[in-house]
Amino acid sequence: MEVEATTLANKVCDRIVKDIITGDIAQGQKLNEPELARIHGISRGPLREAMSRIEAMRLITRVPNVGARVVKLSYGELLEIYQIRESLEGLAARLAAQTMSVEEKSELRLLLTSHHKHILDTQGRSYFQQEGDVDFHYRIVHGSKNKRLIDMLAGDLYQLVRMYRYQFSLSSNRPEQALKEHDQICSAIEEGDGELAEWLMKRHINNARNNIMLRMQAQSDPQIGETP
Amino acid sequence: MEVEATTLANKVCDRIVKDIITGDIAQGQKLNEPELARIHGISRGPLREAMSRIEAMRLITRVPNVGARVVKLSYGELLEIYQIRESLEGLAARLAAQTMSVEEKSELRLLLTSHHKHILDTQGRSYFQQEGDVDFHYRIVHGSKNKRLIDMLAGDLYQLVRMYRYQFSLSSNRPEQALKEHDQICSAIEEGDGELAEWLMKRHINNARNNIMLRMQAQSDPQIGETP
DNA sequence: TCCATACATATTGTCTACACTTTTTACGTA
DNA sequence: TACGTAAAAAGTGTAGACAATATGTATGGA
Repeated sequence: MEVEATTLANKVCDRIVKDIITGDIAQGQKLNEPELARIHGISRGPLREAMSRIEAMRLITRVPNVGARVVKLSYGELLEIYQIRESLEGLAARLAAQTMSVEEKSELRLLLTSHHKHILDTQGRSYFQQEGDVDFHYRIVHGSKNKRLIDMLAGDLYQLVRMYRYQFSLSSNRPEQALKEHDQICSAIEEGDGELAEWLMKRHINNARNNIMLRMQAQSDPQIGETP
Repeated sequence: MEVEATTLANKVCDRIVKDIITGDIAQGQKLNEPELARIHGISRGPLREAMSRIEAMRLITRVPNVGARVVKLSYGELLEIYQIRESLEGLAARLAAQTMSVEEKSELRLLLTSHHKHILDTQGRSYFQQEGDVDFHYRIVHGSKNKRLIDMLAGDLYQLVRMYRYQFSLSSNRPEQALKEHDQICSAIEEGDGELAEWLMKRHINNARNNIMLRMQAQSDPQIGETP
């Protein structure tokens, strides 16, 4: 068994990203280098490399000679992200329909049946639907075979989506409906109908966005920003 | 006049990115840290921070304990990039049509007339059309007001596009046609017709892609990769 | 009381030195 | 000659110290 070679900077980068996504490091919080280095048991050199990467994925913002802060999530930015996802994942679905292998397609279908089973088991109040949703989208994105598209969607953008899900508790409250839409998309992909798959995926993400908007407006004033 | 505060890592990052884009640092070339540090007159600390960021924008790839190499451009990846641009810039055009201010729209129109003049002056063999094209797209992207979209398109992705343009000499050989398409897009934006603007932009980028494909196939075997 | 200035502290930016890994070179053996 | 092994060199990863900048605090004057 080969132990994957890596660096302290890599490991600490992953850990900090995780902490930011889960909210263990709060929005807008200042990142103190000596403190962070001490916490993770490394020196400031590799830590700063890690921070450079985290900055590049736009989870923190840095001001020269001042320091780094975790970004603040906002309602507006969430909508921006969904606009982009609609566009890019639509593309991914079209490409997936054209290029996914038979094996990949049948695995996708299997994934859906397991989701269906899970929803029945949990009577619809499926917490895991959230991760299942990620799974489904993740597979389609990879099925597109477009490396750069995969990097963009499965990389930085999904980290952000996960961050919002964690910190705004955005798990789906309509698992049956989402599953039905997934099923339609899967069928289109199985039939190699790229155009339809794209259209369905866009509508699916648009529905999800509208759903989120409604729920956020319901919370009279969403718990966003305003941490001075 | 305020001198923008910055760090050595930032400055050197920009310089190295530029060198990679122009080809002064060749595709696939190994980056030697002590040598690079000496060239730019800094120590390895800030240099490595710069490299972390350049890695994040996927202009170099790094292997732990081995080193960093400049990525290799490929025909396939160029097509991937154009697929993504078609999707995202289509979105940008739609948003721009909906949100650009009157001033922005008239500036966009002014830009086009100056391009038109320039093409007439240079009898169509417009070298600068290339940069003008970038300008036009750049403005629309910014007109979308979607910050993340702007970051994605005007940031890493355009660096890549510029790299291909430099190293494959991909300046447009159809400036009049491109200008006409720009004009159509501009009109749609002026009228606030987002759907049409999106459709036109997608076709425009698709045309550009087809044009590039033809020219690359013309070069019996494109001067791509194969630098061992 | 309020503001401005100067000092003290904390934090970031950078450099140098050292440890560890990989690659290259030299050598000996089949 | 070809191959494998071991030493040497080069290169990357990390730590700690120093320099430069920003922030906070205290003091003095209006």
